[in-house]
Amino acid sequence: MERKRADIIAEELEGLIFDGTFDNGERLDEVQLAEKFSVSRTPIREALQKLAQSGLVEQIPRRGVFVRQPGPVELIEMFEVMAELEAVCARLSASRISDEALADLHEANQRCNEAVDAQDADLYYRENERFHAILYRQSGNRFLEQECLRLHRRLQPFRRLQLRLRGRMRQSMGEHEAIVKALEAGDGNRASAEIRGHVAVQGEKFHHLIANLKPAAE
Amino acid sequence: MERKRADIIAEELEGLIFDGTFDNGERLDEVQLAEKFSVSRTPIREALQKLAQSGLVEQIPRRGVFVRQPGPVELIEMFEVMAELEAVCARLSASRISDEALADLHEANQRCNEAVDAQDADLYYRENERFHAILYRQSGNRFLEQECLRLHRRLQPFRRLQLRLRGRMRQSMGEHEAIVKALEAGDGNRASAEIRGHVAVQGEKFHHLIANLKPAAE
DNA sequence: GTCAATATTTTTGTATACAAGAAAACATAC
DNA sequence: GTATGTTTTCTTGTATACAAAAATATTGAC
Repeated sequence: MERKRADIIAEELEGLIFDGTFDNGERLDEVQLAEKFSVSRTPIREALQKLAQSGLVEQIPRRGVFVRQPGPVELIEMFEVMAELEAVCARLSASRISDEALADLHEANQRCNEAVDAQDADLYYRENERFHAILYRQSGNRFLEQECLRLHRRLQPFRRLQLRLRGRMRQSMGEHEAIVKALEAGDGNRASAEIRGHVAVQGEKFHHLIANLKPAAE
Repeated sequence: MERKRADIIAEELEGLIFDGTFDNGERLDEVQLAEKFSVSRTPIREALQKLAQSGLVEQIPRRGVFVRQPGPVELIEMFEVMAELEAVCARLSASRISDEALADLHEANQRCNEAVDAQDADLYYRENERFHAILYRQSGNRFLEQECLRLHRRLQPFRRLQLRLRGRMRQSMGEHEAIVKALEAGDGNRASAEIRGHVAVQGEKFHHLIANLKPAAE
């Protein structure tokens, strides 16, 4: 499955927006980017449209595209929606989840623990993602799964930032355990509540993080 | 806010896919479409990419784009997610909803009733949409609101089809009433449950509809 | 010097031209 | 007749060229 340049560029640009290379509100110049990537404007435009669709940039007709970093309010909102979607996953999972999936969840958690011990943020991050992905899949609703993955992906950089907080990884682990326990007990409502808290707290933490750390804001 | 041709074409194509002009799995030929719309391939490609992003067509690299009508299973799944999202809206609304918004909901319902009496499906449809839009807005979460509107829009043609069922409009009205009552009582859980049923039933009805009626599709 | 109107430049949107990969057609071997 | 390998055609992806709109600069009036 060969991908086209435009797709690769879209990913690259996504990364550049996430890591803050492009400031909020900054205009992305097509010809500049074309030079930068040594391609013509065509694949650049394709990539930009893709980013516009996923909400990372705003495209104003005949004016250009501008990076659009979500503000604190929107971030909280997004985490809230993420929390609710995952809560739905948990509730749906509770009755249908397989023993195998439960074992996978345990395993992911196990590796998360090891990552915390080893201070390996990358590993933690990967296994945490796996944990959540399993949950999405176990909802039994493929469409829901897709939507969850989409939003999860979008929140990725912010979650990552937030994980740097002292002790957050350890705390997060405990929450995971509680979720799995509830699922094992087949208690959808409890699992749902646990995960809602688990995700929503991330938004709040992030909020505090930037509130304290960011005197200069837009 | 002048729009570009590509956006207009995207909308047109969307309509053509919805109304079944293009069969499922059919390949959309760029040059054919370019001729049909009397433009070059460039805006056509833009439009197709947009459709691909919203899931109406599947784009296979170097092969082309193919219309991708959701099957019965996926439709049910989508309605289930819609139901859950709206349930979240209702729950969040319950505590924060304004009297004004409640009045608007009543008004929309009133007009829905009139539409049912007048057998005016279009009017019913419009007011029904307004009812749901108010709910989304009253969640107080703009991101959630956007996501709801997006999915609502995507399900639009199927909902419409389903409304043709005998007595469904009338029944739907009653469900709306129950939702508003729960909101007035500030009972988020009840409102949530009511609307979850209200939306989810649409998916099921649709399922039955096509299951019984499907030998000849339109 | 400020403001407004016009001219210039820049930038987006669209058309066309070209390149490369995939599908189809054809030919040859068995 | 079928299967395989080659050639041709067709289609997508990218580059370039052009058109139109917006931004910027320039000129002139006051």
